[in-house]
Amino acid sequence: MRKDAVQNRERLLQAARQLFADGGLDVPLEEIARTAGVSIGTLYNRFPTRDALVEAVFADRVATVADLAERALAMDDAWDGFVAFLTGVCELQAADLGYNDLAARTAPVDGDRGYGLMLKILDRAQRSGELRPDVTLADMAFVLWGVAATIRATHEVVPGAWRRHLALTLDGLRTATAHPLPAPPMFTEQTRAALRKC
Amino acid sequence: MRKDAVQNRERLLQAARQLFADGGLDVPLEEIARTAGVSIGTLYNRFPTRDALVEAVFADRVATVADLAERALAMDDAWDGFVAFLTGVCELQAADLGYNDLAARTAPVDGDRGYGLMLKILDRAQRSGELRPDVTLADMAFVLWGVAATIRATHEVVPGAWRRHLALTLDGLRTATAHPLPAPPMFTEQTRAALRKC
DNA sequence: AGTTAACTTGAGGCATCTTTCAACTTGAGG
DNA sequence: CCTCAAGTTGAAAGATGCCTCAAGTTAACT
Repeated sequence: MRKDAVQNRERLLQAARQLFADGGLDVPLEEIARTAGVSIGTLYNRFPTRDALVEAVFADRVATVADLAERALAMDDAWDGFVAFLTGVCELQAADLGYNDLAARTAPVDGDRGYGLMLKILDRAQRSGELRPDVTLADMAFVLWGVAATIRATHEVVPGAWRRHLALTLDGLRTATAHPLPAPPMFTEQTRAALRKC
Repeated sequence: MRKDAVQNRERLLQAARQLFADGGLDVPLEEIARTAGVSIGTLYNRFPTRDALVEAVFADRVATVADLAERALAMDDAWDGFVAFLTGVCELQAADLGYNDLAARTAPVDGDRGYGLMLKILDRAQRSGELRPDVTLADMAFVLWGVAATIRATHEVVPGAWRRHLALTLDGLRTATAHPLPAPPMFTEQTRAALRKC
């Protein structure tokens, strides 16, 4: 790749990173190109679809989440680790509206490195007795989707409101309060299908 | 109003009710007019803005929710009443994607009849000792926003999934599990402002 | 039956965003 | 310095949805 092409690609990524973070995933592509000081045609050259651009912008997040997961597993207390992990992911969401949108269309059911780690976090917390035994990884989607909705509504007005939402949600995941659940957990395939609808 | 105008209005409401329910609040107005067998101009005659149409379509919901609230208050057990109320509202959301969208842009902070009733439901459940004392009416927005997000993602694939989400959330609202919350509740004005952003 | 105000119509203008592509420019190897 | 493949450009076409208004139609009253 020619060096000017590399530079333009980098500028586009930088502009997209900024605009996604501030305005969510639906920012007009023209605006991204303009901010990058590049024509819309160049944007299409480098990233044939919006998804390609989104993927490139948030590529590092996969590793970030995996790191969060590993750090959570390294914590002494299983429940604390579980809480730290979810809090960390939500902090990523709160810090970047684009990633928040992405999280609302993603679930902890992917096949990547994070998946296995998350299972471990969950399993360890359940074995410790603090996390209720009847929740599954698929239920974490409820947590993230819910907090994503709160972040989207409140980020400008009450920046920290989501922490309260998350805290309430976490209390619902503790064994101490557990009451029988009215519906079975979602199958992985169902969760995946649900996301395809967004 | 001329009788044909009345009829057209009715047809428009009926079409809108159906299309909102199936496709959410963002259905094109042209499609609504077409479904009603009426021109787009007539739609604009009767409902100058989209909001006017939405308001007309869902006008009855205010009373429905108030009824739900009254029935909840009539229940013997305060906690059961609280649960029945929230479940009822979520059922309305699940049955109508339009109302689900509306709920995501609405909060139990309005000045209408329902407001006082909801306060009573909450207060009674807290006095009974089952509902944790540190939650406020504003926190109910988290519940409804969260469930709305789950409904939107899963309604086609796993129709009842939201009940599980709600059940987990409700367990987080019980006194038995209550842990200190990390952020103060939202002020009414903050909640209102948050909704203006949607 | 005539009159008229109320009502309806739908093409067209506007706005926004996406996507393509033929013409032009430029980096880099020889 | 020459060449040309790689890269850039931005106008233009396309898609979608909102909204208006001049012209035509009709209910309803006398």
